Amino acid sequence: MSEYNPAAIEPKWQKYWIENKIFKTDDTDRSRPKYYVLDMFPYPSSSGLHVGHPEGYTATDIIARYKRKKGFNVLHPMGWDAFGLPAEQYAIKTGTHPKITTKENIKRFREQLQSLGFSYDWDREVDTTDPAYYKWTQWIFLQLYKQGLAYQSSVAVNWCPELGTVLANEEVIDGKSEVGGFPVIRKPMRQWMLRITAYAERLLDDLEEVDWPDSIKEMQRNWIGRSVGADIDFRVSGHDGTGNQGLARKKPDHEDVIRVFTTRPDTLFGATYMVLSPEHPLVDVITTPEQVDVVKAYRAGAANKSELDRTDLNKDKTGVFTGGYAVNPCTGKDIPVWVADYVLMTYGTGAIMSVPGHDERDWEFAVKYGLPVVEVVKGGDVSKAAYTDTDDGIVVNSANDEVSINDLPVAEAKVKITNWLEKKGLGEKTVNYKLRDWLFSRQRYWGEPFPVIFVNGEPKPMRDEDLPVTLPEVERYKPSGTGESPLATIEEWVNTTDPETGAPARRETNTMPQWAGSCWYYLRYIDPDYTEGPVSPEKERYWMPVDLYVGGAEHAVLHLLYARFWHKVLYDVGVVSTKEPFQRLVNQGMILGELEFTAWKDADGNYVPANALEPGVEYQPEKLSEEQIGKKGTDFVITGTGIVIDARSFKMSKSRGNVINPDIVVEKYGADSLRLYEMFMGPLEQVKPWSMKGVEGVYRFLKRVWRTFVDEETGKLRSEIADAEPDRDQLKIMHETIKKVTDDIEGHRFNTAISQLMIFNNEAMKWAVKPRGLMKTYIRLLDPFAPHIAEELWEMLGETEVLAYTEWPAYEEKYLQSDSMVIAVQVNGKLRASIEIPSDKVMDKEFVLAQARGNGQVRKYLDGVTVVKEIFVPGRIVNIVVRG
RNA sequence: GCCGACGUGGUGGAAUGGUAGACACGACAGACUUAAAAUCUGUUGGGCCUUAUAGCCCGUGCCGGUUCGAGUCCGGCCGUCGGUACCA
Repeated sequence: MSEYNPAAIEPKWQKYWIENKIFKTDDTDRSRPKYYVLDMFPYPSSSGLHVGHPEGYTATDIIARYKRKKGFNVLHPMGWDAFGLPAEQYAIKTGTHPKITTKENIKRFREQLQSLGFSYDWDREVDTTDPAYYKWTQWIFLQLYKQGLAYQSSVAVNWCPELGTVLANEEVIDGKSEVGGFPVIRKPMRQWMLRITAYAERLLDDLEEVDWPDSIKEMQRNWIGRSVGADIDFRVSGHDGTGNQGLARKKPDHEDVIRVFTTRPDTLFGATYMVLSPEHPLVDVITTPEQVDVVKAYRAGAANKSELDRTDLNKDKTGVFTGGYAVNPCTGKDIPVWVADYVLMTYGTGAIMSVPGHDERDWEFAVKYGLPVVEVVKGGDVSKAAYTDTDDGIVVNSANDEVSINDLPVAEAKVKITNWLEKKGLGEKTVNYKLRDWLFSRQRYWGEPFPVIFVNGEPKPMRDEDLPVTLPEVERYKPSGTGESPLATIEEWVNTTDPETGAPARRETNTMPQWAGSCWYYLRYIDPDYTEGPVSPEKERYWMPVDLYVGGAEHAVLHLLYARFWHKVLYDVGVVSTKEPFQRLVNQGMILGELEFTAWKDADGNYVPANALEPGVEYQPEKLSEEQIGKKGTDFVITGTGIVIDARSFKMSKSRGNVINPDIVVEKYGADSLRLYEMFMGPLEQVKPWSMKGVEGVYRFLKRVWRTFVDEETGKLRSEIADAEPDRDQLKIMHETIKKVTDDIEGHRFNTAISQLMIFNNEAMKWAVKPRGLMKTYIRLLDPFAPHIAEELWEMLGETEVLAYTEWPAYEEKYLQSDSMVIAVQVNGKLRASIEIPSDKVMDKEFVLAQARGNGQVRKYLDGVTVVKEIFVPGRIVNIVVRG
């Protein structure tokens, strides 16, 4: 071999690593520190790996290879999140069992990942669809059940007739299904729910303990949505209010009392009407006979609204008067009770007190329906808009015989009025969360069956020894049409007996959502063959928590919140020893398609500048090539015309045709080039556009590295590589490179680490004598990034031990020094000269300043002026401040 | 609307408050070649001036501030992207 030929060396080393189990984790060694570096495992889709996958996977692989060299016992596994809708939809279309499709897809994914040279311990592969795996998913569900955290509920869920299934909120986008874009309506069904709300406070508090990006923590906080306020009871007018004393506190749906939640108890005196959600049980009690028809019609309308309609109607609030009144506990006045669907039954108590003076929604509604607006916080003009400032506002018009909160700032007023309410038994301080319980069942075939049977219609959890409950073989995968899963149609599976008593029983036909398997897979990697539980306690204690978790930001909220929830439950039942599963989290940025240039044409075929497009008008896009465009100011234009065009990158998608297949890249440039390019593109966390030219750039770099070591004429190691003593300059750049690459890997700045590897090679290419020791050090630095070429060159250097476990080089400070340093000289902050100072003098302020003043360029600026001040930054810069 | 991230050459991007543009792509010029590819060498933010590869001015979305010194810190705008949305 003479030229750099990745197609030859990459398969060779991949085979070697796998056959010799080079990256198998030693699970008997407890003497070394551990490092658990985890990727978000992929859903093995039929379309194969996407260039987005290897981005995070390369980053973690670099870390894993680096940590091994640093002496850590590294756990770096991979597996498959293989339940999911696409396999089931394919089965419906073709009749192919999802198991078969899944198996094929996994095989393809595994081959693709192995062709990229990732250093996974393949003996720890997990597959969420494997009964040996989902046995423990079911077991964990039973723990939740036993903790009272799983319950059934009939809830109005997102029913999608086209998909024949119920969707979670997160699968509905703008009132349409995320998959396929079909309409979604609301339909009540029996569902399993998980009481994640019981863990809301801990999920919020423990974010303090993890090393995650602030933005992700903030997103989780917003999702949990903690708000502090008060529950307040309003007596229904015309009722005697017996329920208003003490008893009502425990019975919020007492028929005499409307309980509301508010974050603004300070505005209670300004509550001029109330609103119940259409689903609120008290609507029937309160509605007067005259209003029954109109209320009934309104509720029916609200119930039939799809999510899309609800979104559309956001701008225009609607509601009807019930005819009933309630009593404002502060003013003692009767206020009307309305029904409106801008109040949600699923948040707070499903009822609100309306303070139109100080809440925008209430203001809008009050103006529309002619309800009174009262000012109780001074600072705005409530006849024009609601005044919602809580920092500067001062409470007014808020006193009765017993209490006054007038003249207090909002925060103090809240405390005082809440205390008064508590004393009177009319209300209390409360905390509410936006977070809802987790809808945990799907009407699908391809998911984990619930380990639950129904005996005489009552749910009964199965015993541990009866797990797993496996999926039956079926003939057809079509939804039953009733909304139940296809499992409901398989009589011989559904009808069973209670293994404990032999009594006839029916199986649960719902299956678990895809999130289930991914909630705990990181534990199974630790001990994939353990049969006594999800993971053995000893190994769990050694390996947990995950030290570094890398994946896409699209999982910032849901997957990470669900997994944290399960982990805390497992912590409570003693299965795991850490409160949080993922100590450090990094989100890789999305990789976009190549930059595209688009010009726009109107109906007549004339170009319209991109900055003059009018909304609502249809334009024809025209894709332009790079030769057709120029730059004018900050805009891109069609060459010679001044017509502004759009220049941007788009998310890769099949429909746009800008998807890059990693196989093609590997075939043409090799896995090392793909890995290197994905890291060289820019910071890991950032969104970045793909560029094939960029791939060629790193490919050329690897070719140059090859030629630094290999004589292409002979195919042998270059004769310049010799057992010679390195000179001072060589040592300097070597140690600079060690320092930079080490620091940058630790800081996940892979792009600048690679840039330093390039700088070293550019230098080393010029050396007439290349000291063998330095060249070997360089290979060890290159190895985490481009392991195949590194391994090959390592072998050519005569080494027999595999590179993976060689020691990471250390730099020495003394080699970083040079004889002299260049110091910048500024006058009044402007650079005027650069002077060279011997290294042993750079700390000598007087010497350096004297040199600076004496410099010919500098002197010009010192003539005839007064030196006011001299700034001296050792080794960096001097700044002479002058006046005159 | 709210929350978050980000605005630096033709492009991707570098830059502990201390010489803006490292490294790479592209482009241009040259070498090698019958030619092309590959490879190598040089130039490459804009402008002024010059024999000069000496020097000068401008320049990190816009406006202002702090500082001897700001891409970096602070305040206010504008724009792009992501998340979220009647959450009381």
